[in-house]
Amino acid sequence: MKKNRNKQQPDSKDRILRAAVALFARRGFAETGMRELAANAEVNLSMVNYFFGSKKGLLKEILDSFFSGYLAIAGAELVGAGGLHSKLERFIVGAVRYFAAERDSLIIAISELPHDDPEIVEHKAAWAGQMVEIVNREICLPLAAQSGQHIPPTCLAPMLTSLMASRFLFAPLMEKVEAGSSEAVSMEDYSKMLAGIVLQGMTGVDNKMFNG
Amino acid sequence: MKKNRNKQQPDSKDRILRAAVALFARRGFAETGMRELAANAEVNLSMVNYFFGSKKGLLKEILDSFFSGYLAIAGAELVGAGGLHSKLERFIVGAVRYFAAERDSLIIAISELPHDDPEIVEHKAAWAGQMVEIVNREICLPLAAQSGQHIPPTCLAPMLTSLMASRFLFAPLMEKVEAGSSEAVSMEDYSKMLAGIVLQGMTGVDNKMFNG
DNA sequence: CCCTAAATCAAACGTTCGTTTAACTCTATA
DNA sequence: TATAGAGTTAAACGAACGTTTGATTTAGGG
Repeated sequence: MKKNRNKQQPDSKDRILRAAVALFARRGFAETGMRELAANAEVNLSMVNYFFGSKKGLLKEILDSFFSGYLAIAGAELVGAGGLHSKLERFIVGAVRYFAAERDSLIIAISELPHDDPEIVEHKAAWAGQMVEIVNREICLPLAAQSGQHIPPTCLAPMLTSLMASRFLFAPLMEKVEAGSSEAVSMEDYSKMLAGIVLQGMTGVDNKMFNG
Repeated sequence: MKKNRNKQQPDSKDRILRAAVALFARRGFAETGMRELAANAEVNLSMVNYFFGSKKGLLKEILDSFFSGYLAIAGAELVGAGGLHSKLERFIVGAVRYFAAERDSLIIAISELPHDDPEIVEHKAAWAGQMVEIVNREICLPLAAQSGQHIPPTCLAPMLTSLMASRFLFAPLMEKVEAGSSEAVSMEDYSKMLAGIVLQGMTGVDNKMFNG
């Protein structure tokens, strides 16, 4: 029946998925046509509907894969024992590494975030709800208990996500502004910079001279 | 000739612009059809091409208007005398207020940011280049001189923009997660919160207990 | 060796897309 | 009042869209 899948072609479904992620990120989901996608994936036009049911089904699979990976990192780095600072720093390092590896999927996810397609929005809301829950339990509540700072998780989760994503979202544009700028800072330094800002502010904790 | 424009209709061009901003933000640019737009604006289909030349011309006008407003705020609040802290705080307050007033345009701008449409990307790059220049001169260079922190402007400008935009980008989604959450924090408190994090970190400057 | 089912293919489906055309209405000026 | 031109309209253009169909190929299990 459907035992081993190592058929003749090195998996057309994977080639479609890979081409779709690249095209949706660079040209946009709606701007990308099925024929253009099939040509880039080097498969027949019908294969996309054959494997994914529809164009939106393909998008849903891409988004689900990305969100589940993001949520897994939040669960791994934020949940459990450890101080708030170290947990947050580990989460930022892990999430930035994940965003870098899946930067095209990240771009697709952020670009499609605000749109209210009823087929897609429920998938996104389900993942976002779980993320908000983790952020609330592991960051917001401890933060309020320790510092008296009350930041709603529906505010903090978007802030952290957007902050970490900014580099990858703006990279195509910043390359036009200054060629090579998107690789000017290593991913490690970028993570450290973000963690430093989130935890200690832009001027750093040991340099809080007030110039205002 | 073209002296006073108070013709019979209360400005079809404005109605198109308004409907386009709302539709592009909620359904996406490519997903929005000209007929759907014309119907929402209550104008004839041909009027869009009559006033804006093409669908992309309409998008360019929306983006240019938004970016020029954003740049004007950066110029007004960041350029000139004053300490780094107070300038940054004023910029955040002004930009957040602008984002709130033009949240639909903000969503359109961010959603279309990573896409590489050659007609659009040069407009975006021109505005982004000016913003990077201001951020470099007014934030990055003073910051390096005072704190020794070297953050490239091509990194910091996206970070600040994404951070301030996060609330509005995620608002449609967070409303599905928790109804009313997008208005849980007032715009003033949101600005203060952002300024506090950027300047002093999440736990606040007078509460830097280390829990890691 | 046949048979079943997954995979692939070319072709066409009906629809919707952005844009254009040409005629018409209205208003302000000369 | 005649006229020029901006505003508005209905209708149609060809192209591209996502999807479906039916035939054909391929490979493994009986």
